[in-house]
Amino acid sequence: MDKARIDAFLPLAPAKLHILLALTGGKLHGYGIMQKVLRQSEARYKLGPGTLYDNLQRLMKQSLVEEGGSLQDRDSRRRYYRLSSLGQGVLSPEIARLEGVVREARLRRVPQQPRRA
Amino acid sequence: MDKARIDAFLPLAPAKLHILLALTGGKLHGYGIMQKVLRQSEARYKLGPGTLYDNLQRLMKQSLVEEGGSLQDRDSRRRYYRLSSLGQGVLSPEIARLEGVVREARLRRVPQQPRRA
DNA sequence: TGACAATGTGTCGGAATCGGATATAACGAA
DNA sequence: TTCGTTATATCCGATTCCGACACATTGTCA
Repeated sequence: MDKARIDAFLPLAPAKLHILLALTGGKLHGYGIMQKVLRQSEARYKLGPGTLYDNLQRLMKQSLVEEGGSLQDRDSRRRYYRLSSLGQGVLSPEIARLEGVVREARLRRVPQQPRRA
Repeated sequence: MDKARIDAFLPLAPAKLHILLALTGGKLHGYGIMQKVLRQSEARYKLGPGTLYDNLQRLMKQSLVEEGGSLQDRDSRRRYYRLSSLGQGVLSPEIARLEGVVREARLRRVPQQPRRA
């Protein structure tokens, strides 16, 4: 339970959050992450290639993400990434933090927006 | 319903989000905002003076925040700020967006963190 | 009184982050 | 073989963040 180590990463920059979240479903390659973030956020958060690959490098260096063997892939260009256990450990309190923000906003009666289809 | 106008501000940078959220409770001066953000986030988000005053200037320029008359204040140094209706209009979909992120994370079974006291 | 902590606004400059344009190449289908 | 999509990657300017510092006012208390 290395709380101090984890706390040093918080709060997560938005791009990092979305990348880690996309990877909770299993390993993905960069381009796949880009698409998944778009779908998961219902197109409300767009991740361009610059932000994506910059962040992947940093996330690797910080050991929040690991390279996941490509494993006989039909497309030789792809590089796969997966969430490390440290990444999991960081994502979790960050989500809790955001829940706090949302809860606070609701307490403050910030007008509800209808959910989109 | 100036959706396009509002969308141009989204997503909100984290510091802006917290400042606007702090102002939903009524007008506050800069230092008060700093303290309120700290309390509202249970010390998980810290806003330093650099970030604060930078953002206040930008938020004013963008008309998300307005100067709120100081109104016989015991302390002459204070400058008060309040949320504009545009600011309200921007905060609302941003909160909805974050709810989406949290919901997605829960779907993905990102481990629950116990709430702090 | 005089000192000192807390309050309060603000600037500065470097670091981190973001985001679009661009480059390059492999893949798939027509 | 040509074209659109998939895919990785870099570059670079713009934005955002953040702590250090400066400076003034207010409140407290010995």
